[in-house]
Amino acid sequence: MRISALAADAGLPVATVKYYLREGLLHAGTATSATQATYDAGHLRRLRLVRALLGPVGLSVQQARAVLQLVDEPGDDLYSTLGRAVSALPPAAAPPGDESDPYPRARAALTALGQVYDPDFPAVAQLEGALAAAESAGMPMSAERLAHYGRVLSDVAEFDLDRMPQEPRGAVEYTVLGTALYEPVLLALRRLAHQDAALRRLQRAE
Amino acid sequence: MRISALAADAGLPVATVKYYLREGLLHAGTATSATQATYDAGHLRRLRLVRALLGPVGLSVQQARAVLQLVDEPGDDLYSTLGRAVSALPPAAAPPGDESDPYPRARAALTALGQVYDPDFPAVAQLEGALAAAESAGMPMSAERLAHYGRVLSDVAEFDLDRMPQEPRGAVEYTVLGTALYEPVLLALRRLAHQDAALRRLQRAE
DNA sequence: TGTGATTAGATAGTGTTGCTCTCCAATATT
DNA sequence: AATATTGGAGAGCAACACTATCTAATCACA
Repeated sequence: MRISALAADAGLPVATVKYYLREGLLHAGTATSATQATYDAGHLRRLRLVRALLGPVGLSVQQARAVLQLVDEPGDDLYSTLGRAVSALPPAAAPPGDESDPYPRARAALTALGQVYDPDFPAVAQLEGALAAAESAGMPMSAERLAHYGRVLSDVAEFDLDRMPQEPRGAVEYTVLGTALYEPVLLALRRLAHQDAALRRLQRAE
Repeated sequence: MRISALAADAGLPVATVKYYLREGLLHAGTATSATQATYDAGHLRRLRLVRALLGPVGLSVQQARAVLQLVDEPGDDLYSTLGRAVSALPPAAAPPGDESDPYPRARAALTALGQVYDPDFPAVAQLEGALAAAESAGMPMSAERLAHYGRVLSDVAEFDLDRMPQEPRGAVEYTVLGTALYEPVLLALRRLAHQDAALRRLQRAE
């Protein structure tokens, strides 16, 4: 399969596929000569993944590259690999600032939830940023709401972990891609659940 | 309060505040002469909201303008106002395509969840896009996972609706800003819940 | 064996976005 | 009177995700 066929199968211009090659989102084909290379089904699959990450998931090329690199070569430490992958996903977190307590809102929230608080984990910074944004916009998260959300999402996490593959490689792919790909689903479902619940209440009131 | 004081309080360059004025994200101050206007605490609050939407929430200027306009002047129909607000929030949904069944994955999912399926509601298109992306990336959502997520998010929706203000204006603001501001929190909590659950399992195994 | 199409690889160009800078005359402030 | 600030408008800028162009090598077919 040559590059034009690959591009056609993926529904992309050849120039774009070349761009992804240059940017390291797609591994090179096997060269058959100085000006020819062939691509296989793996390249097509990867291309679809790249499009999903750049499109619906909303990653930038940089972020997508970071995520894909981790999936391709997870480190020895599964735990920190997952951490690094999460930090590559938006929303970008603000840098810590070197106070003694860089993430007070996140620390308070996690402590209240009875979860570990590890300031090195990137999602902590994301949580802090999100809580600070809500607060400065005049809609702070109440402790009650935080507790409820936390409980519900622990439930989701247990469900997901029950279905995580055993071998490290598969586990990384499952967690990283699952986070990237399923989060948009989660948000859409939240919005639809609101819509559905609102509709039900409206009908009940009639 | 003049523009330089406003900008200083918000921690922004004056040029940026002017830019937001031009873009319609911030309403003009009350003019006191041809070259002077004064701003009040409302402008500062709005500025903080704008920064939250453009930063952590990740909206573009266009999207933020759309959201803010709806909060400022909600239509008569609360229901459709909320719909329009949601469609202004990312992820952007693909246009329907004029087949008979434009959102097959979303329809199947919602039917299975026992929720209303209204193809005119923008979050349906978002759900379809997210499901299609997961599928084409090689990690389709199983019916089981969909059912579980759906159940959990209905729970969130009930919680949120129980706390929705009565009057229409407040309800719009609560729902629109709540969606924009709380979704990043939700995602961060999901990631942290995964981390926490993984850690617990690791410890249990030792 | 020629002849036109295709390719890898490199470089440059494009349109959009979110600011940022500069300039101006009019007004404030000191 | 001298200096600073403002509103308003326009241009400039860096980053981003492509997209287009070019070149020499190679291929595929007649």
